[in-house]
Amino acid sequence: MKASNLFYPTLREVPSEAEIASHQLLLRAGFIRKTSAGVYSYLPLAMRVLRKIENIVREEMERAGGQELLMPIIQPKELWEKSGRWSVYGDEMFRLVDRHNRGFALGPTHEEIITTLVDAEVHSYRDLPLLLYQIQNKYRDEIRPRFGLMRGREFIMKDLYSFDQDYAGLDISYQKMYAAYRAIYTRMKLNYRVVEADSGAIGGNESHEFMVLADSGECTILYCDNEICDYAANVEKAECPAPDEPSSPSKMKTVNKIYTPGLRTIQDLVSDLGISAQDQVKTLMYSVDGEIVAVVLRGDRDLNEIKLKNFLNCRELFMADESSVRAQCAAGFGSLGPLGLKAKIYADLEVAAMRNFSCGANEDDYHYINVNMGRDFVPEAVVDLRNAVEGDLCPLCNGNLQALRGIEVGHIFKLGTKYSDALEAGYRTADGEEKPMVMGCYGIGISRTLAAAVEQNNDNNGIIWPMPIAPYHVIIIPVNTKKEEQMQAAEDIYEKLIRLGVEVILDDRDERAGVKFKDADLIGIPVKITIGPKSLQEKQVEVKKRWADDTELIDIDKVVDVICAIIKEGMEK
RNA sequence: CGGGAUGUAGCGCAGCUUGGUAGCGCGUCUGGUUCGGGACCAGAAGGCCGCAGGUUCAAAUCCUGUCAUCCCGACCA
Repeated sequence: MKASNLFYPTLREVPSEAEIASHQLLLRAGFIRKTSAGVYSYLPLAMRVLRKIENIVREEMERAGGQELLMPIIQPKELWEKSGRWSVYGDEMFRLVDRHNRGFALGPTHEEIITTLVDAEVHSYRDLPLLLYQIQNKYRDEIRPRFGLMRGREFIMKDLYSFDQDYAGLDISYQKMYAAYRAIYTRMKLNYRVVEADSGAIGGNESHEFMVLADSGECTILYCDNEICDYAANVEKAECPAPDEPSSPSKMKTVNKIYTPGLRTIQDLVSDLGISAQDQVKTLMYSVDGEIVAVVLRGDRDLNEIKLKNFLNCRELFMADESSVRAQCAAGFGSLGPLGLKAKIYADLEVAAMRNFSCGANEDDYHYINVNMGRDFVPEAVVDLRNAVEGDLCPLCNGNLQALRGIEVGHIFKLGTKYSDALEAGYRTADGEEKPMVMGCYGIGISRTLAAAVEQNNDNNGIIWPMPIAPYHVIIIPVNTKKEEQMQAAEDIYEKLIRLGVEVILDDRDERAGVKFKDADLIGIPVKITIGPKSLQEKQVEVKKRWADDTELIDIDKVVDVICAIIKEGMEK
């Protein structure tokens, strides 16, 4: 491709709307343009990267036994009513009506469609397992689109669905996908981690997320620092083992009510009374399917709402507002405590191990000190409810947890029979029995992966594409296009590389060298060949790898071999 | 949806406090000189000051509403 013909409108300045590196660079380097919040056009360079990511994904899906198909984006309302998700999915679904006033949704995901399709066509155990996938736009009316391609309302996703006879079969399909996902991110040369994840509302009992590591990532990952332990989990999932009982179980002191005017927060008690947060208990009131319940945690901990929701197995859960709290006990937010509460109390494991702690007295401007669980109040249940934090004990070994930030680029779930039950997708077993298919679903955010790759591979000058997903492998820059011998040498190398199947840009624009160097760095082409007057006299050209500091002088008749070797090396390992 | 911020030329911004002919840099176009890390000179084009009301002799500027975008929170590929 000649740069003079390539549509890549680069920007010298950082667009004011972009905050993080990948968003800024993709805009500046002419890869994407915004149409509206969370909706983007992909320009030619981005398209090439997307195709490369997709092809790696395709190869690994096919290798694992997947077959590609393409399902509709426009999906009828009835299908979603049947699965029960028309109402559950809520505002996140783009909805529309046709001229006959029939309801539709723009597909946020495809469980309904694929399950219906497979149910209609697959009837026998002989046809299972079946692994079907597609690569397609998805539509989710996100509460908050963010960071360019990172969280769009329209985005490209690969989704594969597995259908098996039983859970043993699902385990095999799941393992295949797990391995395929590892292969995909390894091939793309991204620094990633697999973590245990919560399967959430989608159902099922096992789930893993694939996280590309980046400081700007929206997810917190906790992993064990013990080398022989491979525990890693999303913060929402990470378990907090029960702490040891206090070594001297005696010494429960007498409860004492103290006057604490104006002290409302954990921090207030720390600074005014010198009671450390670890010696306080905080009480949070939640509305759970309409019922008010209390949750108690150590003062310095954060509640993990997902753990609470999973434990209570409820449909709806949100923090109670102050008026409904006051209806429960004669106090507001700053003075809540577990003593004498009518509401059910759920205590975090850690609270059981605390002695003589402080908490609100359920009376405005009063707190209790020397409170002990069991003696002074009895919770409905004692369970793991808090967010794990860095430094916590590993749930599997005696290591400690470390924290990292990550971008979720893939997520795999065991669905079980949630959708095959709802949509009545069954098959006949060898014994003639009718059974529901056991399903799994496996997603990869293709467009998000592109952004994550940039987030992880850039410097002050621009993007540094990993070779396997670079839009082009090589860019040739004749320093001065008006000098015939430079252009001749450039064209010559260009032709040779093209004949060898190398993806190469020849920057034939009549621009100053500096402009071309800046653009080449910005768009992140892995290898740059510079053809200048001095080296050309010696029958040499300069070769520079985008990620390296040094420039090599290469004999002009060897340059093609050198380039091919660099590309080969970049594709492997 | 709650909190915060911003909308002025393709991009980045100033002007708004104290109302009075809309500016700067980059980019674009023309001509010339340059030519190894975002050149220089000369000239030119380009604006419903987000939109709608209001106040005023007069509004980019003051007031009200509205829309859009971005950031922080409940989420997720």
